[in-house]
Amino acid sequence: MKKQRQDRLLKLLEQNPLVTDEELAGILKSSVSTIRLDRAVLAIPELRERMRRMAQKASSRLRSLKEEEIVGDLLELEPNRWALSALQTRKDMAFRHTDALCDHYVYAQASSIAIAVVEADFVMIDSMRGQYKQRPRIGDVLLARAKVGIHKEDKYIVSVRTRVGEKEIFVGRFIAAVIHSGGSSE
Amino acid sequence: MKKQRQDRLLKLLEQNPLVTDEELAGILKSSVSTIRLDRAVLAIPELRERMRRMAQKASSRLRSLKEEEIVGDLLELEPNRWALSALQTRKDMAFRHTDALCDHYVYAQASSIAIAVVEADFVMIDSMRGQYKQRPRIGDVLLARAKVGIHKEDKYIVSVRTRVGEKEIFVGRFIAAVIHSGGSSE
DNA sequence: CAGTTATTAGTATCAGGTGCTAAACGGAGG
DNA sequence: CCTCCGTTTAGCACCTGATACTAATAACTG
Repeated sequence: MKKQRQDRLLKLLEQNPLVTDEELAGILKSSVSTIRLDRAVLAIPELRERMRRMAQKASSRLRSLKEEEIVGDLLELEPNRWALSALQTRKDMAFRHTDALCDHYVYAQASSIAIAVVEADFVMIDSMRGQYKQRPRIGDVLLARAKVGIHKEDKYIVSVRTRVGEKEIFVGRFIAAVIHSGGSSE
Repeated sequence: MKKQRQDRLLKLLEQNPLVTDEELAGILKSSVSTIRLDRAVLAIPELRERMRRMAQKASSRLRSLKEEEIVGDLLELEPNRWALSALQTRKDMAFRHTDALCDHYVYAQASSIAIAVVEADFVMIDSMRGQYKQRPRIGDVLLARAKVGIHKEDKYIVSVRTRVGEKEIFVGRFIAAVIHSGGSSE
């Protein structure tokens, strides 16, 4: 049947966009013409166009994947006082194949903002404790707010609360340490 | 001069690998033939090959980011008792441009193994506390060992210790909850 | 059975190349 | 001056993974 084939086509290309029409024809046991026709109907661009787009995305976005998307966008920051960050969750952050978010993304956002809120070049987390309240769903935008509490010498206590709308997701407390680069590292 | 042109060629392609020979010829004010010759000498692959590589890197990295590389490989597992996982750290896991590992990778591995060690389909972290001991370096292989402690009903206490060789990196304690899929999710 | 839709084959064409050959340029040495 | 040699360029045949189009065939539907 036509629809089944087109569904399979979509799934195949989602899994691996770098397949030629010929290969697809082989997998779906139909002719190259049919594949092309299906692609035209489904508005799927040709292999080269798909490659081009991925490559472009890669060059522009892979760089930012490091310290933006995983970690959230810093919305507001008042150093050594408080900060606010937003994390748009995506389907690839899901726990297995559910629509529940992996807890380590919540943690990553929280820990990152805890580090960001402390005004120093090199800050690392010493220890933490936290509690997950309600489970965020894929697609939710996580808003994390960090507040700096008391600090002694180079240790700062930072509280982080993460919400989705009115829903409380995570509450945690981090001890962030300022590392003075006297010794190693660049 | 020949060398200057080839240097410029390399720089141009580093900045933007998605340029055709024709465009390069225009920029460098020489013929397409010359560009091809230079590329051959410098062992620079053609546009399509460059695109293909970037796209592959993008897709392989995006896919593996999910539940393999971030989270480590499960080496041994005795359900509801203990488990061992290894995480090979890469330069893109670094904190800014240093050779220190971001703490959330350590956390992700620890939390993942804590979830994996509990024998149930759907397990999530309820709360955690932990302490980072020494800082791992990029390239280190993190070995995380999880031990299941006491459990009441659906809550399991899981201790995780992460090491690099003899060096202790992280010690933590997670409370993992088994979620009975009565209600939502697949 | 005809009529319609779905599938396939086949041809010409395109972009962005490779690989090869041949020609033109351009400066140094005899 | 010409000759030699490295450099640059032009031209052509060919490749892949497509597009666009036509025509033929297969498969159902009433």
